[in-house]
Amino acid sequence: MQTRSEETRTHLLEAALRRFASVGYNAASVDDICAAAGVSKGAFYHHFPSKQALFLALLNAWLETIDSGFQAVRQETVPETLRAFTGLLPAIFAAADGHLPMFLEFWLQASRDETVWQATIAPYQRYQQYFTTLIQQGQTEGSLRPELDAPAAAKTIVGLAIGLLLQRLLTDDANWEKTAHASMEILLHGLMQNDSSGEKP
Amino acid sequence: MQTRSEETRTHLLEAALRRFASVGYNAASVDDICAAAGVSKGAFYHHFPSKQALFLALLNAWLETIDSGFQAVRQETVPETLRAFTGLLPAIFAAADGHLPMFLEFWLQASRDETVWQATIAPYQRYQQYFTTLIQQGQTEGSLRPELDAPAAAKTIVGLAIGLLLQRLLTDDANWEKTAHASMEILLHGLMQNDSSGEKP
DNA sequence: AAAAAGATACCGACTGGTCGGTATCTTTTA
DNA sequence: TAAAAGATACCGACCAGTCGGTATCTTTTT
Repeated sequence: MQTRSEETRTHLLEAALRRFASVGYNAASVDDICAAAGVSKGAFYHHFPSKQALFLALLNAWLETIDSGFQAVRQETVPETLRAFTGLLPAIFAAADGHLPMFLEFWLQASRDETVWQATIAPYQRYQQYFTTLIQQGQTEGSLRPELDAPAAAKTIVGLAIGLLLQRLLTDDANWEKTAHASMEILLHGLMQNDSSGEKP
Repeated sequence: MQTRSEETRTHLLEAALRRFASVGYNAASVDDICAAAGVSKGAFYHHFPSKQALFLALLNAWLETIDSGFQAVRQETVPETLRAFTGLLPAIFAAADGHLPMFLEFWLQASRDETVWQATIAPYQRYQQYFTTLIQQGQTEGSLRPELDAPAAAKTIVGLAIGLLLQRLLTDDANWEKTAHASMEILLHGLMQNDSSGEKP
């Protein structure tokens, strides 16, 4: 059971998530968030030193869910792992559906705010490192083309993932998931050693 | 020669671009922009009905430069055209360097404002259509794999372009251009009919 | 061609309202 | 009953947009 204090904190976080997602960081005022949480402004500033601090708390929670997803997808071969990763994307972001604009908001804040930038750039580099290692592993096991520049290929994967997510933001594409899979298949075809192997059954 | 009125308008546009780029759309106040332009607030509202209208003027100017770039890259074969397109990317966005966060911010706002949405979504769909046609053309000429889903492949290309640009936003990667080329080569490898053909000399 | 009349461009003080944050007081918890 | 948590009133800064009025350029009239 949560104490009343913990409940208030949770209510504030959830309300902030909702408000940020629907109207954006700037437009969602502290009063706004407090009203949505059914809590006073005094309570807000008791739990968080600033609006930005609450924002960062949300950001970290978000990043942790992504990280934990990464742990779960390891498969037998690297191409299979990459396919599993694609299958993961909709799951991660369907759960946070409607929060996608916030993803952009984070990014934007990061590009202009030193504090947020630190919190954003670190996990980003971690993801990039993750895929670089994965690709090198695929080259070792012989499933991926050996002449690939592993860091560049990693950036390609991460870039494609981000780009697809943004497109989903812009167009309410019903079968976005299908597009994501098709894209990853094209990319895999470009990464893999020989074209006949590793195809879907 | 510009009339005084035209000069004022130009000054406002240039100053707004500078202010939006450095502090963002919301943070750049109208007073701010007027000060940077060396012009009064009255002049501002004489030339533009609102702050948003001025932004749309900037957005359209930028989109036109992209569109004109698209016209210039047509090559002999489709893979060559795609490579030329990649070579174009740095040029387009070096021109708009530092302005990217501002467009991102506006994009975000676009997703919540019906009027702005129209001005933003239209060019995006135009680009997607452009690449869909290009890919179908490549399938006809035999350079691209016939089993490709052309619209999905187009989304992949556009998505990758957007994703790479956003990555560039976060990391001030010195040889981003090289990465972009490597990415496109991987993608091309996944799109093309046979792997031996169409390689760079 | 000079004066009058009108249109366009521009100025800057002002308004009505919002916002993040603080100070102070009250209630709950342990 | 002391400390933690929450409520309320309030502050100073800021901001998009307005408005009455002035300067400058263009057209018409004489």
